[in-house]
Amino acid sequence: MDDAGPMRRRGRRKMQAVTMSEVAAAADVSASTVSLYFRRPKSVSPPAREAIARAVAELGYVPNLVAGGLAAASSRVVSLIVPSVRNAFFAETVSALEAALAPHGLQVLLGHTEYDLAREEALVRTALAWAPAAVVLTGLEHSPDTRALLKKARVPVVEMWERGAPPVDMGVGFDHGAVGATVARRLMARGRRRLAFCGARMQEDRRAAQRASGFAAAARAEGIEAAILNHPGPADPQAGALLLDRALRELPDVDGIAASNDLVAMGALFEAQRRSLPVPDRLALVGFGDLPFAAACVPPLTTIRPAGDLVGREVARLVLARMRGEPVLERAVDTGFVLVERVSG
Amino acid sequence: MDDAGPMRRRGRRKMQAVTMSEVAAAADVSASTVSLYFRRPKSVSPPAREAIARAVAELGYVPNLVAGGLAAASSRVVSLIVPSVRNAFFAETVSALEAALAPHGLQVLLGHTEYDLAREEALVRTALAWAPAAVVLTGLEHSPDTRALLKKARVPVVEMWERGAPPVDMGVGFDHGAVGATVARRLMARGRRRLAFCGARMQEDRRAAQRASGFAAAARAEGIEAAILNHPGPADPQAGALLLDRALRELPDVDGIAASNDLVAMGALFEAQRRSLPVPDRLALVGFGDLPFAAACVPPLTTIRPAGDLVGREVARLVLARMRGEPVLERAVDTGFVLVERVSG
DNA sequence: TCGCATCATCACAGCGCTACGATCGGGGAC
DNA sequence: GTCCCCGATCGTAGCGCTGTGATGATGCGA
Repeated sequence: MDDAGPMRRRGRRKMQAVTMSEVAAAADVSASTVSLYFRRPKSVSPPAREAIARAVAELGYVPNLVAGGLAAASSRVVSLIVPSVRNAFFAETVSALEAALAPHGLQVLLGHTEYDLAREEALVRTALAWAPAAVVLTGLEHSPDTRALLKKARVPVVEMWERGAPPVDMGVGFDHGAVGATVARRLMARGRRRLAFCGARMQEDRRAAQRASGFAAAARAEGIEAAILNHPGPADPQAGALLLDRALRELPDVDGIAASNDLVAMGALFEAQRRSLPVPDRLALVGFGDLPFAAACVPPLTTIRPAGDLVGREVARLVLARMRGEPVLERAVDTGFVLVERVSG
Repeated sequence: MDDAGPMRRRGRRKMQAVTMSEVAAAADVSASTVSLYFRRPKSVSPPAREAIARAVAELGYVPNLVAGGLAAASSRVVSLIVPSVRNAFFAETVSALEAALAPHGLQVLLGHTEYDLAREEALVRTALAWAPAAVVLTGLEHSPDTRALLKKARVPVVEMWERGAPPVDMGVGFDHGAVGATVARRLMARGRRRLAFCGARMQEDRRAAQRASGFAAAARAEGIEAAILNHPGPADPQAGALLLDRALRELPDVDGIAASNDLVAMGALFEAQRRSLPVPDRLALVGFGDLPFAAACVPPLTTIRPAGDLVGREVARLVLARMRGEPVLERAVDTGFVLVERVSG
């Protein structure tokens, strides 16, 4: 019998080839020093630093962030939850946030709610299971359980793209009601009196609904009763064409239209063109988003630019400040928006 | 002296309130059984299952995926690396992939290369530090170190959105050269003989360059020397306007144009409109992408639909098959593309 | 010369979970 | 009645790293 020892080595899959202690051995220092080298390089003496750097390069060592996250009780991940990245606004924010976080060694864990609060709750639950450095979500409306989950977890939370109600923790966004009001006043200032707001999927997209209410309220302030039209399907040019058709039937002399989105505005613009309604003379049209094609349209689209990338950068700033332990005084940052005055309205 | 024990408890931050062993205690089973309950519920007897479910609900237990990932030597994360989600094609793929993966408890860790191979390498390095269930990246071109890193790590790798060279592991995409050829043949079949390909950022966007070469090759096969024009800036409508201007100056009788992207095509379309060049009679125009506005343009844009969501779903299928240990025979899946015949070209 | 900071380095006990292998009963098969 | 197999359950040793406190080594003023 060659029963070599008292206990057989238990079979266990190894995670990786090179570990920190192997690097330590190669560099002739302890594992703690290697760990320190990665976390606070300045606390390691230059000779040791050099030896470790050499060993890392030679062995091709890649630190295991999963183990690190477990030991440190917090992982270098920021969980980002948006309705959908197919929406250009959120794509811009995701991109800007990732770009701002990457230099600090933070990764983005992405989830899509598709405007479903139950799905959001499930996403928050799994997000928290990663012990993330921060959780970033869209909007201020969440299920009660989601709020409870977020409050219980002692993690920085940023709610973005909306402003109004107090955030769970921090907020970055702008006032969608003010956007609607700005558009209404723009149209009225140009002499429009028969106003309509054409939105898509407003039963789900609460921010679009806020723009609609802000629009109607500003109109009412000048004694105008604006129509609000909603298309239940996706916010695309087809919806815009359909909505213009409806607007023209319900309000034949409509002369000013706000669209919930540039794609919708574009659809309305083309539909007007097909019907030979001159834009902006007969019908003024204002969009939302300032998407890449807005300036190129004929006529160029007047629209609202929401600074989606600024939202991403501000979120990153707050998250990083919190991680560094700096006090964050501003509970809610207003990123504002700009009325881009072009020709259509 | 109330030195209670021989060794003081070392100060250490706890990661979470409720752990698996607390659930086990509450359900009156061992921690192993609770773990089994989450991983293979059917292997746990119904009474135990019920007791555990109750304890989980009562305590509000959320499993710690970081600890799980460390113990299992693999985390339930798929690392996804794309040039940019601001690009609608990739946004669609990211969205479809996330949707297909989420029901299986897999999260998406997102990174943007911005078309930079060095940045891609850094992203792959951090991605691997998460011991991901799979790594998904864009295109077949990578730095030698990136390829080495991916090969050494025993992880499923999927390269997407391109087809041609053999993939590191698995591939999902379509032939961009064939796209270019299809567009060229379409234009020639409609009697066009003066052809140009208008692309943007082709020094970086290798797939756009492949479409251009395929276009030129198919034209040459019929004795036509197509012009290839490149705009170094981003692929937006402004680039399209600029490129049409250049095309008209370099090739005054140009009658057929392929654009590297629907946004570029749209810019060219509007520019043609401004110059009163009838589309498609004087100038036929074909885009790429079938973005939401393509059908709404006036005239509706003939374009290529690349099935970005199918790419995402197929990637998910391969990743899941690999994780289940099923043999994946197809090294490279062709998702194809469709010529959407509308009016512009 | 001694005492006391200061700095670099180290040892080690976990972080919470999974996977292996062992244990324990309760049926069939013979 | 005995044996064996199989399903359910459990005990335990890590997974690779970090953070704390301890240990030397060094410098400096008194």
